[in-house]
Amino acid sequence: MTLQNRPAEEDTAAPSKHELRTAAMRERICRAAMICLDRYGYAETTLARIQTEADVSRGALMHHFQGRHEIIAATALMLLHQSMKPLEDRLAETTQDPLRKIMEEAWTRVVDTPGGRAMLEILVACRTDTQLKEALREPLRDWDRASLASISGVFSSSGREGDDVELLWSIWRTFLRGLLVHEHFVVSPDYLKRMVLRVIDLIEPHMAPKGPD
Amino acid sequence: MTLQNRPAEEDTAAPSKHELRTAAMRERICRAAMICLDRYGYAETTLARIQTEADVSRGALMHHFQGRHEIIAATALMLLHQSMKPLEDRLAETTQDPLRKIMEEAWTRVVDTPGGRAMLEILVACRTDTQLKEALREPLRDWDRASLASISGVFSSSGREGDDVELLWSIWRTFLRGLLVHEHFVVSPDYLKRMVLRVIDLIEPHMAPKGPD
DNA sequence: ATTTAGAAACCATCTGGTCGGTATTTATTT
DNA sequence: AAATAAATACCGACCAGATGGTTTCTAAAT
Repeated sequence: MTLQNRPAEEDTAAPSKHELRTAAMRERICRAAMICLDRYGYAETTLARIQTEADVSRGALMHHFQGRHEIIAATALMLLHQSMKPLEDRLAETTQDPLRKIMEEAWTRVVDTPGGRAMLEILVACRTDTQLKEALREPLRDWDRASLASISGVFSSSGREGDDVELLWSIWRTFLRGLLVHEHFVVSPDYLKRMVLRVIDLIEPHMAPKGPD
Repeated sequence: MTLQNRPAEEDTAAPSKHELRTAAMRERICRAAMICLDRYGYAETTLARIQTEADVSRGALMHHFQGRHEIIAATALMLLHQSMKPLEDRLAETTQDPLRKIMEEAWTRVVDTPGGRAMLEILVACRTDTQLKEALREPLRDWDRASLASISGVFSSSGREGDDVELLWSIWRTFLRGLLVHEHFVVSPDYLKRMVLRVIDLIEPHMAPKGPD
């Protein structure tokens, strides 16, 4: 199910050549799928295209995955996994970045990227594909929790009670996802930038950096 | 091109039986396409399904449209046209609704509807389908203008200069579109409602109802 | 020696789209 | 007004190509 290990084994066991090849191939295929999703959209992301993009045979594709939907699901998991890094890196830095910068980078480094756009395609597909939706429900929930935990570990609500920071961050992410949809029809890149900055202006005052606990 | 009249004739000319039949059939097909887009998604909205949903023959489909992409484009135009009514109705009411209510209804009566969801599918498809994107660019720009004009006719910026009202309304729409994507993975309907209300809380204070000019 | 990885030919099904034909409405002629 | 001609609307069989998936076979790792 996961991207790496099929049988649950010890972590320390040196990975065999087979395991290394397998992991590399699976990632290669998923990366190709991501590129296709971004470039051609969900409907046109066919096995043939993934094959071409990854430069592998049909046999390799079907050997490592049971079918198209498994490739998509695995790609989603890979993207989810990858998208955690940038945020955590930012938050972990000793010289703490200001919230504005973190928010801007959520757009430029996570959402408005090939991976972010591929994820949009997958999320929209989930709307009408119960199988895919079911496969991603739990991973997405975990990802959501982890990401909100990261944020609320560093920022705290200023003014409102309880989980306002989480709420605001969910809102921010949701807005960015919508921006990805509207992006191409916004009158100009400049106006798009204004939208981003305006929302930051709306949200930022309600989140205060935590002192070192 | 438009949904109604092929040759530009006088409005008062009594529509012939042919014209009536055509208009009815085209709308029937587009409505079926909308339902399919909502229910099955863009990738699975095939001619066969549209055919079944509309309960018409393949011949009828191809007689009124040049192909699948024309049906999608026409459906988008229909949806765009329809989606203007609710907002204008709200704004035109003598007893002016409070902004909160107008905003909430933009979600419940426009975006989170079969038409709104179908529109999401189309907008996302536009991302990777240049033909479709080109066909919708201008109509969408007009729609955008009209919708922003409606809003700024009734509300004005409180505190900021210039077109802040338009900016905020664009942001609101963008957020709602993102909500449509995330909807299925938000932990609970209650939390979703909280997100909506929280954004309203963020935006509303910056828009003041205009007095009667 | 046995399992795993991968190549490539092959296939059933579905896809968008075409085509010839018929019924109905409109235009023209008588 | 009647007859006829010409469009228009619609039907459903048909098709070439693409799609997801299978199978058979070889190479490599264990």
